[in-house]
Amino acid sequence: MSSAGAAAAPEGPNIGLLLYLPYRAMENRVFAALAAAGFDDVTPAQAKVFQRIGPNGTRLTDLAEQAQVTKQTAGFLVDQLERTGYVRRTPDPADARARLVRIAERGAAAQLIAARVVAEVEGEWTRHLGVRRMTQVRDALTRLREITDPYA
Amino acid sequence: MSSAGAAAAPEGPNIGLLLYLPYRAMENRVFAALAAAGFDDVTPAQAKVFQRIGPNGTRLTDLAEQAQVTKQTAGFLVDQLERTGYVRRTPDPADARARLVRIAERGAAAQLIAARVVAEVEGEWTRHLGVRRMTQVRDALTRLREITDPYA
DNA sequence: CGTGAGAGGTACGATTCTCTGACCAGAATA
DNA sequence: TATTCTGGTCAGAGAATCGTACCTCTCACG
Repeated sequence: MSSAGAAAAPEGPNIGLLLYLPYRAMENRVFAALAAAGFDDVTPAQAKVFQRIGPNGTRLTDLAEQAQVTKQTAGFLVDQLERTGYVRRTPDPADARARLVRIAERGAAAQLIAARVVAEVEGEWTRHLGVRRMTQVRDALTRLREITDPYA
Repeated sequence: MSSAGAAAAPEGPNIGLLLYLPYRAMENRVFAALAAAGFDDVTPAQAKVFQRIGPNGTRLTDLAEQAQVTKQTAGFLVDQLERTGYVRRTPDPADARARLVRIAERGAAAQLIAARVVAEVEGEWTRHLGVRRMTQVRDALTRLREITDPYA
């Protein structure tokens, strides 16, 4: 292997694609399971925002930033999630201008299903790669987050 | 921690998110570089299709399938890529109904820029993780492709 | 205090992306 | 050759996203 500087050997497919494919596979599985469980009205766009809601609620602006969409888009999606009962908006006690988006009952139920499927798929991957390799991937990706996730 | 399918420990954040974050970071970098180099008229949706064009051209139907969009959507995006000079449609000698979508000069130029940035970012990641870890990730992801990419 | 700059959100309109349904032409097969 | 399948397009509708503009509330500072 040559030096790491900028002369990384471009062997094999694009690392971006290699990351994307399993990500997409996971997403597909989760959506399929959600739909099968009756949560068939969530869209990928909504999920992108929903996923970022913290346990104590998150402000719209923060959701927008983390999901990399505009405030308007985030607002649009939260509106839908609210109408379909997945989230709730509550006043932010710390700032009268702001409101906290929180996960509602239905949202929590969906989240549970999703978590189960994620664990299941992760199990499949672990069986395919072996525990050792799987752990390595998780560790490496966690570290990579330090330089790829501005909100880590 | 309760068992789940194969008793995978769900510690840390969702593996899906861990895959997604670096993927998105890479994508952002590539688009920024392309825009800076004058290729500011490519959209993410177009790229999703463009990326799947093989060296000898690829049929619309295949592009659609791999990008997981309908034929109509793929056609719509290829139309745009064609208008902006990134691709070309040529008759498929093997089937008079079909046409092969091929990368045109401008597309190849953009691809070159993209490849450079990918290598650059990969270099940064390697510096952060170390060569050993980076290799492990690449290997593991390549293997994972076997069970997550139906077109591998 | 009062005031101005900035932050959290919403409203409106325009694009872009995507899908469904209907359809046509060439290929494959009985 | 009649039937069916495959590659692809057309038309219309719905979803997602953005840019611009605007309102309200907060906070730092004089």
